[in-house]
Amino acid sequence: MSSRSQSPAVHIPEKPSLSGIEEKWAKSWQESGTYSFDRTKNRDQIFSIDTPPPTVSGSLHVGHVFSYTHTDCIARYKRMRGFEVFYPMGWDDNGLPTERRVQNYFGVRCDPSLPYQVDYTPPEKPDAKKQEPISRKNFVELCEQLTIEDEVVFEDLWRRMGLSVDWAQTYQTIDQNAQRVSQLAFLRNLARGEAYQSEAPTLWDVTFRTAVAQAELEDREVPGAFHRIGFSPTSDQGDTVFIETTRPELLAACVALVAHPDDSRYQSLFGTNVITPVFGVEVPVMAHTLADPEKGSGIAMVCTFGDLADVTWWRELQLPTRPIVGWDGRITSQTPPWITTRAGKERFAAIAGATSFTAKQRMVEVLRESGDMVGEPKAITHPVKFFEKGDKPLEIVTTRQWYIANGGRDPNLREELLARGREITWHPPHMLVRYENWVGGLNGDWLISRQRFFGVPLPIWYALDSDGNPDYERVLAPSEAELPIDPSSDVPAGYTEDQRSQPGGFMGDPDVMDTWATSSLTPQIAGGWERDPDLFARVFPMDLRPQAHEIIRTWLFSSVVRADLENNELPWQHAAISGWILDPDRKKMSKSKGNVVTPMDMLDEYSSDAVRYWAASGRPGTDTAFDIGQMKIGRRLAIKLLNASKFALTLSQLSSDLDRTNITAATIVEPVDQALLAKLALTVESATKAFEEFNYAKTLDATETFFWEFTDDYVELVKERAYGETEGVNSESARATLLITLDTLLRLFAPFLPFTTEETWSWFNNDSIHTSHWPDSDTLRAVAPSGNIAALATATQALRMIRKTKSEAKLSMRAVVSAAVFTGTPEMLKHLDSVATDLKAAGSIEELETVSAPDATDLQAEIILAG
RNA sequence: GGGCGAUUGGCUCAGUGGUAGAGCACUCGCUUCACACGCGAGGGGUCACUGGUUCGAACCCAGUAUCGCCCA
Repeated sequence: MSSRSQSPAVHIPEKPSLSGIEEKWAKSWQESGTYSFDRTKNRDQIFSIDTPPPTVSGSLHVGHVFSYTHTDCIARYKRMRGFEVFYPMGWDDNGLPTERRVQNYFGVRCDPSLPYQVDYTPPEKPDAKKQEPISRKNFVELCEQLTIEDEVVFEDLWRRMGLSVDWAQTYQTIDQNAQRVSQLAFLRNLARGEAYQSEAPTLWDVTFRTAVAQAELEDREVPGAFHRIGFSPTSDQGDTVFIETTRPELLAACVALVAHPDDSRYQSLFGTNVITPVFGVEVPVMAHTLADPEKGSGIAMVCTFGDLADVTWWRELQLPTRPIVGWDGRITSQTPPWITTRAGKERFAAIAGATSFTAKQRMVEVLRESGDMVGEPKAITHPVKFFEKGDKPLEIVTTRQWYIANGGRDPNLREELLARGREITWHPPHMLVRYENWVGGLNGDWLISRQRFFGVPLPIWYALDSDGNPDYERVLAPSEAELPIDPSSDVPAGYTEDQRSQPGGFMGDPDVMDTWATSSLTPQIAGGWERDPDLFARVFPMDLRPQAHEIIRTWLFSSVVRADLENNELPWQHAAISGWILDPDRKKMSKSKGNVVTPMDMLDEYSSDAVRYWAASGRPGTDTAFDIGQMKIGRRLAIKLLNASKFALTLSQLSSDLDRTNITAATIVEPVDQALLAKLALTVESATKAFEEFNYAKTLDATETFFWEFTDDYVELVKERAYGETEGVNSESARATLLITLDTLLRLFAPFLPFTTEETWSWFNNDSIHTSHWPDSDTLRAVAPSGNIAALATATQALRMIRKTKSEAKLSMRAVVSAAVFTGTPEMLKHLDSVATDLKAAGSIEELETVSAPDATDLQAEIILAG
């Protein structure tokens, strides 16, 4: 059975227990390097995993335990299949969540205009309302300090859960290597023309004061109101034109009215001008198919910029820009030059400097007074664009930003990326549709500039002209060898520090990159791209990307984009998409609902293996209920496995020379033993097939089903025989079967219950079960070549009949059966005869008879209880 | 509004063309020498609904309803 040449001593504890095994084995694995990656292996011997780096500033939740367990089960399976598993862990500490956490935790905020303070200490009692302003460098230092603390919490949990990660292979998305990779990839994009800067309308979060990418948007239904406002004709002949708008505060930014070209109501107006109320600005009435005749009055006010439709109209109808909303979300304090009437100027003063919320209220008052608004605002709810992490509606402002091509503007690239999506093996397959919907719906390239502080700086300077203004056409890029750089402290080649911000000098790009611009490169960061070519060749492209479905549009897609542009291939072959954790009410678990359970408490209460059992029961990609009941079952299974192991191993030791190395077909002489091994072979086959498809849940189910049948039926049947005289061949057959089955079952369970299986494995092995080989059915068939599972099924059926009779008589299972007469087909009776001795012992049967009935469909029994 | 997924016993879920399954919960029993963190037995479902294909449908097709998610 086994390749080991010498059997280790067997030590079986008197009272097996789960307590303490997690600390014991986590320590042992660390010390023995059980999961350390051997980089001498070749690409085809390696299974590499692009593990999601958790956001360390976020809280630990059950979802982490759930999805990371899935990946770990696959990693452990692949390791047992002989692959060298590259399973690094990253920490996502880059970006906004960390910034916000640092602000709250330390009570500080970043003010880039401040100088660096050496030995800065944050306030002793952080006050969220009075955050202390500090320099960018101080702020970043606090970010780094806090993320290191956060990482420890995550690592503790991962180790406690038994993730088989190589803890020597960790990275941070903000560390020097990640910065270098991000900047290097960006410079290559720039050199190939895939990265470019553009002055364009940009979705803008006024709270965070940063640009937001399409992938970070979400629509939210919010209350609003249609305000019916009249526009006057330019001459006395025309009629007043009424529009209905939800954003009257943008009236001063109006550049046109637009209606559908087929709308009969407005045919005569197309090509004419009207005059805006209050501000008296002349604007054209134009036709465009995007105007919805059903919405409001069917004619819309086009502003700079109220929503994305305004941007489309502005672009396609070549309208002027009249921006009145600044980057702080407030109406500009200067009266715009296009407002020329005295009355218009006076009324603009009423909204100047106000937030858009206040400006709307004031504008409504003004319109009401002037009589330009008809009736009262009509309340509606409508979808408004928000930054997914923000809580104020996005504004659209015109800014200069950096973009990376992602197919949003180039149909050829889009097709290429769609084709890439189809090359991925998706688990489950329908997740491809999410990808295709997203890529097909892109309406622009990937905006990567972020006006934030804690992130990877854009590695770019700009030359300043003789007036000291940046010349954005003259981009100064570092050489690849200089990376990583921070343009706010590093100096471009050919310049000196004292030329910073001086006429004729240079300035650094003040922005950092979108966090996805770094996270999209995790295969390259972890794999040693352009740092360790030897490693990179062994692990890239990777085999597996496990992740959640809500970030298919961000993490998965952006990773495909980067690998396509840079490496001209997929970043990995398989994408395993995990489902959500739902609470018992079928709602998504979330912190705001207060229904989140602390993972560590859960592990303490039920044990890691029990919680892993629950997690592994959730099929790939399927939303799974948070179910304490499943954890209790997992715990019961683990304990049962300990006890069953003790039993099987103890009995096998009754034969002094019995060993896995010397069991052959000649050892397994009893048909019921052969049948069990035949069934075990089938179980191994279906378990293996399911794992090959990454369906760990099915593997677990097949294994567990066999395990319960093994303990409930087979073990009960052969107990007496296995206890029998020490050297008898029939006893030997049972003991050998118990030993082989135990050995196989433990290995089948090992990916799911790593602690319990390692514990029991250690009773009779010197090495780790996690570096042993996954069972194969050929070996099992070799020792039981004529095994017929029907023999076991018939024996089980007979045993159940005996039990049922005793149970219905409310007797102990030890109650004596004076006679049992079984009637069945010759085939059934043959099996029954072969197991008669076991059955008599297990059922305490004194007389066992069989009656042949060739036409029988079922086994029948007449059971007579003694007494 | 478009797309995807789900709907099987009280609960959580398996089951992709051939007489409805598991675990939990429930009921009734059992101190059986691996396990009372245990063991045995039992009751309980017209597989969301309506049509269709088929000798035969939980399963395939069409539609409806409800729930969830993604996108607009």
